[in-house]
Amino acid sequence: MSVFPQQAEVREVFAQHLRDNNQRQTPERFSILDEVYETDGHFDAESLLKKLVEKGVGVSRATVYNTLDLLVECDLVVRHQFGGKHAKYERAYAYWQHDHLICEQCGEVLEFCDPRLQGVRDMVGGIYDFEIRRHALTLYGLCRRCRGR
Amino acid sequence: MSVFPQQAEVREVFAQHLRDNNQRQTPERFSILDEVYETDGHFDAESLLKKLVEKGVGVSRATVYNTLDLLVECDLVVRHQFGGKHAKYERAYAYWQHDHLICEQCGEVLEFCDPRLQGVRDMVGGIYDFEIRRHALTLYGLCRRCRGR
DNA sequence: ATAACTGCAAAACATTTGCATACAG
DNA sequence: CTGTATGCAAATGTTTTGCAGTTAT
Repeated sequence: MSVFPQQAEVREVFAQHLRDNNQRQTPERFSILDEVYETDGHFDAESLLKKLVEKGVGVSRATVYNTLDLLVECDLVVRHQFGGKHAKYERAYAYWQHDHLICEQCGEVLEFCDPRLQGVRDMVGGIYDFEIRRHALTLYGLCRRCRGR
Repeated sequence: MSVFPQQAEVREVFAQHLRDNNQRQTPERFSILDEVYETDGHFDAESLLKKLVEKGVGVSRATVYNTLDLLVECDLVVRHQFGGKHAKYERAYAYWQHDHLICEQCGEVLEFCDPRLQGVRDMVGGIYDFEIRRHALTLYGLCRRCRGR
């Protein structure tokens, strides 16, 4: 019965979203939410399923994918499509908006935040008359170690 | 026998890359290169294959994927992993470095360029001691038309 | 010659779907 | 009760792979 800071808050956000869309509050969905919020950093659907199964929480792959979609809808989770073929997810509530820096050699992922991005969003949105809702910036390069060898 | 501006230049870049890596200059590879450079905007592997087959150029799916990888390696093509599950490609030689603005409702894709990105690359690369080689910025939002309804 | 490339079809992979059963509201 | 959600396994769609035959160098 593990708990994390803000568990109640996050559960309430999810519950509200489900109520708003006439969807059920099932135990599976909350188990998945909890597991996501106990996870630091990026994860993929398969490893999330694996951890749940190992803990003895009976959920199926279909339910994991379905629930991740719901969590993305209500902004409790963000989905990233870095380079590979499978999506990565990350919890998003009360977590700073950030971008990513990836080493193409060793795969290390770092996070950063640059205020100029807000300026870019505002300006580009203004020019093309778009209402910008989110963005994804990923910088690819070589870290110090990999550059060494 | 269609030709596009810079065909000779682009073919030579590819030929050089193949020579450098002891790889063969096959007619299939150059047919694919030509087709890529006759295509404006984004495309995926399957539609490229379809166009080649329709033109009577005998290439297989495997060869299309293999060749696209080679073209990405020598920077003649960039691969994008927007939202969906399949990769999009785009020719890159003598084409401005740009980023993308996508309407989440209708899927429209616009291109833009903001010089501040260079500042972000330089600063973040400096702070984390990374040699930044490329970046991908995508802004998601609602275009004027979709916002209207 | 001979190592690399091609085409084909099968395999692999993440993700989605169909359907019978279970359960939240 | 009743419509949704679940679990399972089969289906999907994209990309990769193995192999026998072909070809550039």
